[in-house]
Amino acid sequence: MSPTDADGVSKSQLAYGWIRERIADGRFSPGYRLVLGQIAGDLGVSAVPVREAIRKLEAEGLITFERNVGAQVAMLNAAEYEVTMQTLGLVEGYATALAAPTISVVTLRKARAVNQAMRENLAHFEPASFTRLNAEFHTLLFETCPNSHILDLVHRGWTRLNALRSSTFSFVPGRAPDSVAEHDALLDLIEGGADPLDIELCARNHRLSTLDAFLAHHS
Amino acid sequence: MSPTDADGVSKSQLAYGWIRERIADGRFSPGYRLVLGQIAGDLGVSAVPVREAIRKLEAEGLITFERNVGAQVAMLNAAEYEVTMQTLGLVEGYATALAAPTISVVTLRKARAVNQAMRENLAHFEPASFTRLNAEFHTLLFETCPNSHILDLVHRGWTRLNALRSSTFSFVPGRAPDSVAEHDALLDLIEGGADPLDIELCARNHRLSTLDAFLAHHS
DNA sequence: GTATCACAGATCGTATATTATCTGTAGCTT
DNA sequence: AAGCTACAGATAATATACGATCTGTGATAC
Repeated sequence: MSPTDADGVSKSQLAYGWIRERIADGRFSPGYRLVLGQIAGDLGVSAVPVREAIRKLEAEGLITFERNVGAQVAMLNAAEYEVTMQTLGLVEGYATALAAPTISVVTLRKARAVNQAMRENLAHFEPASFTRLNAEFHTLLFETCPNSHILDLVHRGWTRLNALRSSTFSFVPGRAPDSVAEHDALLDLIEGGADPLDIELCARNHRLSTLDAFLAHHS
Repeated sequence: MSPTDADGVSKSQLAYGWIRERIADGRFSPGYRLVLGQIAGDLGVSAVPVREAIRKLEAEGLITFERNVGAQVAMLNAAEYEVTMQTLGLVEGYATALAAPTISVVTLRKARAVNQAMRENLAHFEPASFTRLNAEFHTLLFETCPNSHILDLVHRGWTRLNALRSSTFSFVPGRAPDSVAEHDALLDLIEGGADPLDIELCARNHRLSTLDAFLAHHS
């Protein structure tokens, strides 16, 4: 067989995407044990590319790996949730501030609409769609950030949170309305051409508030 | 041969450290082409672990990789230098602010001594020792940062800068004295128990000023 | 009954061999 | 002379094979 599939994607990348997808949608839930040979068999490739994919996922923090033992999908305990949220608050806040001056009117209007949808969701709260809208909202705000490194760090943080948080870390009762209100405040700052530092801190505190709510709820 | 050396280090890790060391000390300078088989031969191992090491270094941004072509030590052009410095300013500033409340009197005194040595170096400027002292100074300040993710990002930024900056990006004339003065200001803030945000912005701006000096010098 | 040891199965780690792809060069065509 | 094609060498990508290490189980000694 050829070392590439029809799309010119290497088998390492194929395996990487295959595993990542399964972690993201929950088919491989936190703690699930990834066995090299088994995955290789399911994918119809040998162990070497799978091994490489696992190493890459390890570097991203999506899986943990122990020598001569194997890999398993990482689990996000409270302490790791805290450092992840803190880090994401830092980079996301900065990314939002850097992107703010270049954000278009259309994007801003779209963000307002998304936040309005989140507000309407509050009446009959649906976690899944609320989470999806929330991701869409923030992505709109920081996606034009000109610093590719920071943007990459933001994406990694989001992936880690979305893929690995179990039901334990999902939602704190009563936090959602505050979150929606904070979104409006953030949009006002951006629209008003506020000081980048104010925008950064607003976006950062928005996430840190979610973290605080979680810590207060679980103590 | 056994799959581990005497210290229980896998050959992937061995190759990783071997290559990384050579990039760090300049034996493999930016643009140097890394040939799998050649490195494997020099190390006395097969190509598979070397390949893995290269992939890990790629994830860290120390080397670039092109499918079916190979790897070479990354080159830091002006644009990449800018985003790297900006990102490092962000995470290093935050790390310093988070570490500030837990910093010991001994460490603070040591940092003052290091900065004094830097000041004395200014008379007969020696780039190599100045750079070393500068790294020591900042490491003292952020090393107790409790957020491991952020600390890791700081280390990656430093590695990338130290390993990949060619002579082009080394020093801007006249910047060093300002840098030393800014160090004192930062120490004063930390010692005085200032607001963490002030410490963060002081440390961040310290690095951004170096970036600005570079950009102004090369325009 | 508990602890220790030996063994077998499972799984990872690496070496070797094979295949696919790229790059550059020489020769041919126009 | 310029551009295209075919080929050869180099190199990466993967498969396969083998060896090393871990984990759990069951037997044995106390």
